[in-house]
Amino acid sequence: MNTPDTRERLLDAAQKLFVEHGIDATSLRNVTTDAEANLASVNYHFGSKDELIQAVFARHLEPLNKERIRLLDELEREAGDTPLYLETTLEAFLKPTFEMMQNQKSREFVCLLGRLFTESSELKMLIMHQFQEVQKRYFAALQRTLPHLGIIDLSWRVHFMIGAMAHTFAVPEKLSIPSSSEAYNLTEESIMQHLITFAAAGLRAPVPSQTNGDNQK
Amino acid sequence: MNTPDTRERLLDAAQKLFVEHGIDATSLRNVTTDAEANLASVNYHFGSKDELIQAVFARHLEPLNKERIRLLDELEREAGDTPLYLETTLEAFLKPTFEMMQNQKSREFVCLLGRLFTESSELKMLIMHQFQEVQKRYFAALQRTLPHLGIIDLSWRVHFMIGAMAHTFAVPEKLSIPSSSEAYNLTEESIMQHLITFAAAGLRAPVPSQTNGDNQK
DNA sequence: GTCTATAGCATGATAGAC
DNA sequence: GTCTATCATGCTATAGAC
Repeated sequence: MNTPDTRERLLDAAQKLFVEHGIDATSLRNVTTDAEANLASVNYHFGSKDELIQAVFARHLEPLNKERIRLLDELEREAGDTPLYLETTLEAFLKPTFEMMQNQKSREFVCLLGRLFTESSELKMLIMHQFQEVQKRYFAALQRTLPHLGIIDLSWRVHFMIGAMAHTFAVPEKLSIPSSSEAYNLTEESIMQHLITFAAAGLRAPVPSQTNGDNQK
Repeated sequence: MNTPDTRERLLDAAQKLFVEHGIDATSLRNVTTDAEANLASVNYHFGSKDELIQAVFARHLEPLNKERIRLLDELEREAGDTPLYLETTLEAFLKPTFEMMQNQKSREFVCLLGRLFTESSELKMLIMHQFQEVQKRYFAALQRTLPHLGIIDLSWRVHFMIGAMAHTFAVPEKLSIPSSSEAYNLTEESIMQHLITFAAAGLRAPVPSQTNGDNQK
């Protein structure tokens, strides 16, 4: 059927408008108009704008993170006691999101997710705790794969990788490209491979001999 | 004197509140209250909220990009015809921003800048064209340093590096750190070195043998 | 569950005295 | 340049008919 539940239509409209204009700049009027629903429907179905926002995230975030955990479980079961191959770990982490980008609607969500990091801290905090397990598990896996890296080095490198990933999700246009109109439409799979190559090299980089005396306070 | 121009106080207040709560969520009332100025003063000094926003960016962005160009000019003059060393180029690009982070007020600006990428497209477009020259110059320098990389590979890798940088600027708390309270307060200089190590390795990574047939449409 | 109507408030902007 | 007062608009949320 081409007209899903009002509830679903509201979520779709909200997600689309959040990506287009930002969360704050999107009013309930915009949402209900776009969803061809009544102004009061948001409050009926979700209670408030805040709860609508959370519902938009909750809808896709839980399955996404479950899948990331599932893939890591599988890899670790296969590998037994040996540490995972770096690229394999990164692929398990990234693949679920890049697969979401195949579908238009969940692609919007990935974009929204990429922007979450720079949202107002109240919202960010609320959503971020859903990443706790994923973060803990993957960080531990990376520690086993890169045992020579101290926790500070690894933390920063993971931070940088998250940044590269979030930016790739959040910014669809490639600003860094000088000439404008060429065939830059790589497949998602190929973009993911580029990102894995970049991040794996960054994570594996040798630690510079002397990292200033400001670690270990 | 400890009370600068109203104009300056408005810019300071706006910048601070933009970082704290986001641009959209900050009202002119918030700004004028924080600046201990009159509600009408924003419209007197800037004409509108939009122009205030642009002024906040313009104040620091122009000197920042001028400095990036100046450093690159200097390096290229010294190097003559030989391509620059990768780490040196990255440092010239990053140093001006990391130096801004030493001072509290311009640190706020750097944070705002990191978030610019994920702002609503109208504002982004408006500010982004100020980066054109910096982008063009540094991209060309990187091409000379990494001649073996095709333009597509280099573009993506630069994209990832920009993401890592923006995330580092925009997200002060390090989310990726598992244990919470340790001495993670590295100096700006040291953080920059971590980022340079990561990005340089990512940029230098060997190109995987076969990058799927989807380039060259 | 859906709709209209509206309360209650905050917003950006401006007019006009000083 | 600074202030007060105010306008018109848009917002979230709710009450109550259907």
